[in-house]
Amino acid sequence: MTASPLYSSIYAHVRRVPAGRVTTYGRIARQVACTARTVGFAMAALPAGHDVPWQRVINSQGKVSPRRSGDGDLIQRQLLEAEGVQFDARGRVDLVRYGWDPDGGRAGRNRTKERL
DNA sequence: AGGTTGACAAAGG
DNA sequence: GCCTTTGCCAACC
Repeated sequence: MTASPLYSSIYAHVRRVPAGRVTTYGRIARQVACTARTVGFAMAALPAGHDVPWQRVINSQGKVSPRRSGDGDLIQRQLLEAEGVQFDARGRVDLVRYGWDPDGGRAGRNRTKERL
């Protein structure tokens, strides 16, 4: 185990993201009191056998980041679509619609009707 | 011990 | 709306 508490916190927050919803690195970074880069790094450092939906984590632009190795970005899009997340013509996700707010849980006003 | 890279974000042009 | 620069923090060489 020996996993840094920081990483554990990041993973914990990502796990809190419900299916069909997406969040941004900056938002998680804000929750764990860290920078967005650290969050991205934590995702890249995901160990095998993790139950963390890293695919639900995208950048503030509402788009998946073109990572350097592998075609994970394509996988991410496929997984999100499988969860019910729709992408824009340019491959962009509507954060206002699918964006998961850590504080939005209390006031459902901003929470767009989950049903399309 | 120091420099570079990286699944980012915010601000400026 | 897109591209460039700066700041950030952690891992890798």
